[in-house]
Amino acid sequence: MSRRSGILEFAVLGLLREAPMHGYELRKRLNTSLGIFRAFSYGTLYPCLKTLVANGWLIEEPGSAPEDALAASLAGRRAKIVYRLTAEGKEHFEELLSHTGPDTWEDEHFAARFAFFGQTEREVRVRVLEGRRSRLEERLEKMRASLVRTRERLDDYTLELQRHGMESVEREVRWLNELIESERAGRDQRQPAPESSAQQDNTSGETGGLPRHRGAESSGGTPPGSSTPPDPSDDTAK
Amino acid sequence: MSRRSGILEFAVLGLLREAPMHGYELRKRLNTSLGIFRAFSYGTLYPCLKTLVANGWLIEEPGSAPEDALAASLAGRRAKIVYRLTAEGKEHFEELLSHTGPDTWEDEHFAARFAFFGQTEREVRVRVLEGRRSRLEERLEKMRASLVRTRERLDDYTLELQRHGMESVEREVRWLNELIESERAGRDQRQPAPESSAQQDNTSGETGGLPRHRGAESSGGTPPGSSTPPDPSDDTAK
DNA sequence: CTGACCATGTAATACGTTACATGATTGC
DNA sequence: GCAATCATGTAACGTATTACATGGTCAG
Repeated sequence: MSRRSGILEFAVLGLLREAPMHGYELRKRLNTSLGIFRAFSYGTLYPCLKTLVANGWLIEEPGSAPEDALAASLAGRRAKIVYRLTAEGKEHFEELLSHTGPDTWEDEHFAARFAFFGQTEREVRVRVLEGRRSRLEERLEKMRASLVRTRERLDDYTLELQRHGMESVEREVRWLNELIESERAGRDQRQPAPESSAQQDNTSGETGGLPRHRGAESSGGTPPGSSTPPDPSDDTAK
Repeated sequence: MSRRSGILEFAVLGLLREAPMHGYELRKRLNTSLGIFRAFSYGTLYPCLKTLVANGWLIEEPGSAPEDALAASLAGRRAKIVYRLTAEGKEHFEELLSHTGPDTWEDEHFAARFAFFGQTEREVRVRVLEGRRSRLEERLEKMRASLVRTRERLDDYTLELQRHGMESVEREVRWLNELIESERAGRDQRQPAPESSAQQDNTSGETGGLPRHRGAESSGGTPPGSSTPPDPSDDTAK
């Protein structure tokens, strides 16, 4: 079945597990917080929500904006629809969370999985990370092979492109190595926990600690501003 | 009009400019040599070829495998169709090569352009590289902004994902900086050349030299082999 | 003579976006 | 009262993939 839409369903379920929301906000969160998978449009999102409701995983309830107490006091003002995860939805999501099939380590799929690692058991996390890594290593293998076969016949630029591509993949492998290592370091016991306590409260770092990184060394030069107009990831559509 | 199919047309024209080929081989080259844009299927390629023929940019000619003299001696053996670029096709491709619009620095589009930099004038190359860079910088800007807005409310994994994403983009910016610099270093004269001599013979390095890189530091560990079946980039489809 | 690979095509289909239609709310 | 933004939805469309249909060639 659906490849990309499966990702959407998964992400929607995951976001709603944290808090009920209406479609509009859902879409924003999908495009910024989880900025990885590029914009889904309403034309995709709303039908998807309907499907999920039809499956009994979500229920629609009328609601005023939940984040604003004053607005809430103005009583059921509009036809806003707030989606809330049902018990079955939660169950289903948890089931999805525990799957570790080969599709799981495909680019966008992997990003989606990773984004909800905070709600995933360590055992599963490691399996997904390892799967992703071996996927990338296969890719590297192919790249190397085709490079050997074709080099010399290729001009400098094609070569450089290939080189850069491979380097990127190698980097990601190293990143995964760090993550896996730090997952294992967290606590390497046999069984992950007394069982059944799948959801610890996920406020923050109960992970065992991700590898240290100091982010955002802004590379100076060339201010943006150049007209690069209608990015679908903009909320400010036309 | 078409976004991705525009890339296909461009790449096909570019490959055929180097040598006539039939569809099957074209597809392989598209997926390996230019391994960047992920597999196009025959269902996309053949119709595309037809369009190009209809536009007068290509002509179909019956031909035996041109790389094998023995096979060629067996006379027109089969209904293989070899596609050859026409004069108009060449002209059209050269026109495409000189375009530097904003779409040009979008991910896959950019990769396609870069892959044919060997046949592109330096002036254009620099413009494309700079465009790409400013595109990425805009993206970084957005990522930073949304990170500032949402940090603290995000768990460690989401944060790490975002961090890693930004780092990748920053890397590519640095890569582009190197390339741009080395383009400029090549020779920084006013006009690129006596005019009209747009196509030097592109056997190899007349570029001025790309930045030095020592490729493929194979990161050890974790052999592949894990079942990752039906990759569309495989030729060995079912 | 069978299976693997070369080679070309098309029809059905799935997927997601664009554009459109609609209307409430808020700030100026 | 007008523009911007919030908010929900749908129908038409383009685009690419899948699966199918077909047949030649070559190795074992």
